[in-house]
Amino acid sequence: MDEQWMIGQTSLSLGLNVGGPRGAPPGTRVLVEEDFMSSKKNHEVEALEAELRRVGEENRRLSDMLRALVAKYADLQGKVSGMMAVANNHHQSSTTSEGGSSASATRKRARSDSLDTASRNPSPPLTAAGASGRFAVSVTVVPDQADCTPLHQPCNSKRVRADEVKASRVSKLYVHADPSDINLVVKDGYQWRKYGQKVTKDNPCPRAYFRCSFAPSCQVKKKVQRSAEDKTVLVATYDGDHNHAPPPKQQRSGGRKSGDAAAVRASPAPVIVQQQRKQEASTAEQVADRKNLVEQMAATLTRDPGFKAALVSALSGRIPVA
DNA sequence: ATCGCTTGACCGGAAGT
DNA sequence: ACTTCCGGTCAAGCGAT
Repeated sequence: MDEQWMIGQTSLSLGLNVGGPRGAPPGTRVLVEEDFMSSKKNHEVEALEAELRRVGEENRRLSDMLRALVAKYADLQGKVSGMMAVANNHHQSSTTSEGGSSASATRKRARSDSLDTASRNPSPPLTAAGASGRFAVSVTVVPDQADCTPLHQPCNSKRVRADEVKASRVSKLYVHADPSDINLVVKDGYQWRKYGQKVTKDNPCPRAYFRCSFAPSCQVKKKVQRSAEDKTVLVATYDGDHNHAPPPKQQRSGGRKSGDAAAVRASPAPVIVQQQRKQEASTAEQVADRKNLVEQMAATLTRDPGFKAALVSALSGRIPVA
């Protein structure tokens, strides 16, 4: 996050018009008795000065809070980057032997293979590239909690045990989206091809099924569905690990309605190029890329007017009204 | 012509009896 | 063991480019 940006934002001044003219606009002529004015002026100036001091104090306190918030964020960001680097190194070492399986290969075997790979290879949490106008939070599902969400079956039965195995490589992404937006598109920086849609039992909103279309050998799938409780929230459930680096940024910003697929068509990445990229991409670059994603998330958050409004209201709730 | 999306059909696993 | 239910996937048809 850009600390300077946050500190320097005039919109964070909470709209307080400190020391500004009150009542009559400047230049307005007021015809009143001079004595009355002078005595009243003194009181008014004192009151204004007191208020100015109070507001200034308040402003300083808020700035301190903001600085503390930014510091904590930077600290967390550092930790996240470190964890991602470690997880990514692990990921790289365990996926090098994975070859491209043909689409017609028996699904059962592919599933068991990928499950086996996953058990050896706990996936790093997927993070969202900040799509403008949206903010997202990424959550890696812990096995114990994986099936206690509205999107899953109740927490009993054999299915839970099966899911516990799966959950080790399942992560969730919660994306705030306009309820009027019927597209179940979560822009996470990767390219997806939709292969199915289904209305599930526990949620009237349809669930869309996507698979990664950037690399033919990539087995990652994702399900996107509106939250049953909050229609403004899209829940993306990722299944598996990408065996390739995220597409370049210029490809991520597709122009069409379905930007993910459009990006594929606009500049399809040849397999050779992908392999070269995989070999050449140093760990440092990948860490930097993930760091960028985190920064984009944060930037999206701070630029979101709704978030700002919520922050302001939350802060102002702690300020005693004069 | 090519590609992705839509949607009904199908499959397979889990639950119920 | 059989039936039912349901999530996940396939694939034909269609529209967009």
